[in-house]
Amino acid sequence: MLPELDRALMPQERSQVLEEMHVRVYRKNEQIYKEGDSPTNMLCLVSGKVKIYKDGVGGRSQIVRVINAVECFGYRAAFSDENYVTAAAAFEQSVIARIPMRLIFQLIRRNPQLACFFVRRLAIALGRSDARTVNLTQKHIRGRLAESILFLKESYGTARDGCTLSACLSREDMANLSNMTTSNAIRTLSLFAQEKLISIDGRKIKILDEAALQKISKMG
Amino acid sequence: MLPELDRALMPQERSQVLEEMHVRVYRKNEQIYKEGDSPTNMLCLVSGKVKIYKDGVGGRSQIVRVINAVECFGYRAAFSDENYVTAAAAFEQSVIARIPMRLIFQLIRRNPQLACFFVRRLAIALGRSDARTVNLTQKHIRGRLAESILFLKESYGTARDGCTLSACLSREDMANLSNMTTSNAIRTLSLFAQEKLISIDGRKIKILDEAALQKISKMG
DNA sequence: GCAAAAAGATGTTATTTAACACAAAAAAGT
DNA sequence: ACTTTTTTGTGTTAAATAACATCTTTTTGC
Repeated sequence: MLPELDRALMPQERSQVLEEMHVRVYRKNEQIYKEGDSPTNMLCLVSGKVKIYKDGVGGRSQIVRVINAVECFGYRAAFSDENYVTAAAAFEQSVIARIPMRLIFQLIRRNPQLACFFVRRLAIALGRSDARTVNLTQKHIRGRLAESILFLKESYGTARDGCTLSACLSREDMANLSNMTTSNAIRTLSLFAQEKLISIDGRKIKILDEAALQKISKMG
Repeated sequence: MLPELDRALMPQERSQVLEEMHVRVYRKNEQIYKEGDSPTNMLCLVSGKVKIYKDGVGGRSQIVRVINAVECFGYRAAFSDENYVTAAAAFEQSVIARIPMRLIFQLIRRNPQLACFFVRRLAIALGRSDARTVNLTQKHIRGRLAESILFLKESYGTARDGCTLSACLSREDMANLSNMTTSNAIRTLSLFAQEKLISIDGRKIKILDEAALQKISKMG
């Protein structure tokens, strides 16, 4: 059920986790936690898609990370002994398991493999976050949007055709992922479609010329 | 010598670390590692000040993190099994110890406390990185620069007077910390000085009105 | 101590992007 | 089915910031 985490657990630990775990379905757009909440549970996305975001200046929101099944999230704040500094919400209907952080702390103290699991996850997330900081600050609108499209392909994959993104975000979410206004996300997506880099059917985005998108993303 | 790390080590482990540790002095502005290097050693800043940065589009560089003594760094990439995606350089003359990651990996497998040390450090860094992403993307120039000044105070502290920053960065570094051009960093610092928020003496920055800076930083 | 190089300062222009306004289309609720 | 609300699309204007040019000051290397 949680393959990656599972591998780090002893059979007895696993049953402890299963015993204390609670599963719940979240509706599309439903908030999972918000800034300031106390991180008493670690979350594990069993199915669906989730965004981690931060509300910034003037109601503008920035998506800092996206979660794909099956992946754990919502544990960072607990490990640094803070309340959440981000919020999480479901892009689409999602099934989420909650495991008390209390239990995680207890297990981690005895099981270095489990600790290493978190070290690795955090190290990967930090590397991505740093890369993201630079991409969002230094690239121009077209570069940022191109990157977001490629990012969604990498994070959530595509339909069987290999080029239609599995993730169907609103224009607003596309904007919040790419650090731009909704108007500019709409406009630039239209431009990309005009230039035959992508095709758009409502929220469905199909990548037509990945090489060109990559070039735009790289150049800024 | 490395108090935070030390606490997590058994006496025997400590002597192992000391045995395999090498210390070296870096000159001001000297590069410690660069993007693409293999992270074979963890680094520990014994004294001095270090910046972690990323080279972005068109030669522009972004400082993503700063290191103060005594603090470990340069281990993230090793934990996520990548080469460095950032570079590190000394703001000023710095004494740095290197400890083979091979040894760290070995110790961590047996010592959950050491693993927890890294979990905590990474969790803190990730939270800051996410916050930084939003601050750098959503705030205006004045907000970003005000924040950087406060960030330097928090990271490196002040002289005995309580308001002159210990860190003396070039205008270019101030710009790279604040995501703006050098010209704009210079200009905005002058404006802040004119407004009596700070006073400037070469690279020495003295905070005169912290409350106002905080307000500017918050408002964007 | 002097030449060369680097860093700092300041004004001007051009570009990028946000903000705003409004219309059309789609989705949701009743 | 019909109203209301939300989302999407497009054009216009205003604001923020980068780019550039030039000059001064400071630092560095010899």
